[in-house]
Amino acid sequence: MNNPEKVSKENSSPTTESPARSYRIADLAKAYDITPRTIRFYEDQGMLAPLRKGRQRIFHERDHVRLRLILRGKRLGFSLAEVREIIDLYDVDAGGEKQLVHLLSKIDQRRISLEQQMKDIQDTLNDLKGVEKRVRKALKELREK
Amino acid sequence: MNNPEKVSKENSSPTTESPARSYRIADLAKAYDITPRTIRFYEDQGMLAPLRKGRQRIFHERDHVRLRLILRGKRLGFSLAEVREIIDLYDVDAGGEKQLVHLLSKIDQRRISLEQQMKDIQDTLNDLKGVEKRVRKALKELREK
DNA sequence: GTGGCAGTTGACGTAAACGTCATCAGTCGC
DNA sequence: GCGACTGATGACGTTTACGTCAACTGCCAC
Repeated sequence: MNNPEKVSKENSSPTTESPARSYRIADLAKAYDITPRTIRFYEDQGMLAPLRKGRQRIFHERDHVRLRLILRGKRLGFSLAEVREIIDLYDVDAGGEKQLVHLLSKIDQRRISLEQQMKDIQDTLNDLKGVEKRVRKALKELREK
Repeated sequence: MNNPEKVSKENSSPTTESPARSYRIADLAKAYDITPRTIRFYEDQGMLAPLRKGRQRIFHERDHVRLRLILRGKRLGFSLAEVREIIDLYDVDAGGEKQLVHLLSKIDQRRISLEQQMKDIQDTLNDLKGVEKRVRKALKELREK
């Protein structure tokens, strides 16, 4: 019985550029430096939906994509609920006209909030620049004496 | 007894451009749309240090500044611990040479993390742009039929 | 067939950032 | 002098985002 549904081992070989590679939970965990617990938690929250082989989860490329979106959202300081909202924005398919219009306004809100964040970052970077200047000056004076 | 230490009322008059205006907790709360509880909590965490008149807190301009820094940090998704770290960066005065050098590296770390966030935002904005395009296209097709 | 893993589920624990009382103190207008 | 506010101070509750067991399962090597 030559089973075509490989899950690990040979599949993790770097030479196999097979279509639809699959990954175990530990693979994802290592790849993104999070714990399996976290991944399961995200699934619980409906943010990931890996396939199953029996009870075991099998992940594919789309799970990677999702996970990267989630982690990016987290780096931006969004709650998981917000991250989910953002990810949901990507599912354009779900639409009658009313839905689509509503989606547009959601997108706009998100954009506005992101632009505010950009501004906050710029301001903070500017502040830091000023602080650094003062620090360097203090250092210089301290060394000259 | 004409008490010069006004705390509220006349002091909140828009005409008095007195030096060192003072504010009550509710003033701050309203100004930044947070609750008094939150302000007290921040004080508990050593992030604010208002003066006291008896038991009552009296806030001044520097508390405003602090609070704005805190809230900006929060908008950027930092934990209060991180916010405190950032704010502490601003206190250049506390330095022997070693401290100052260490401060510089802290500043640099912070800058790197902020730049990563910038990139994340750019990427997300780009994604949203793509999504919007698809939504508009879907809308158009839906209306033409 | 028996360790030894990797993984699963379920339950409980925890840190952060406040919210929500309950109780008490100070002050102001009348 | 007395409500009506505004504020202070605990103390406990709540939500989020996982961590940490404990008990079980499937599979693989020997």
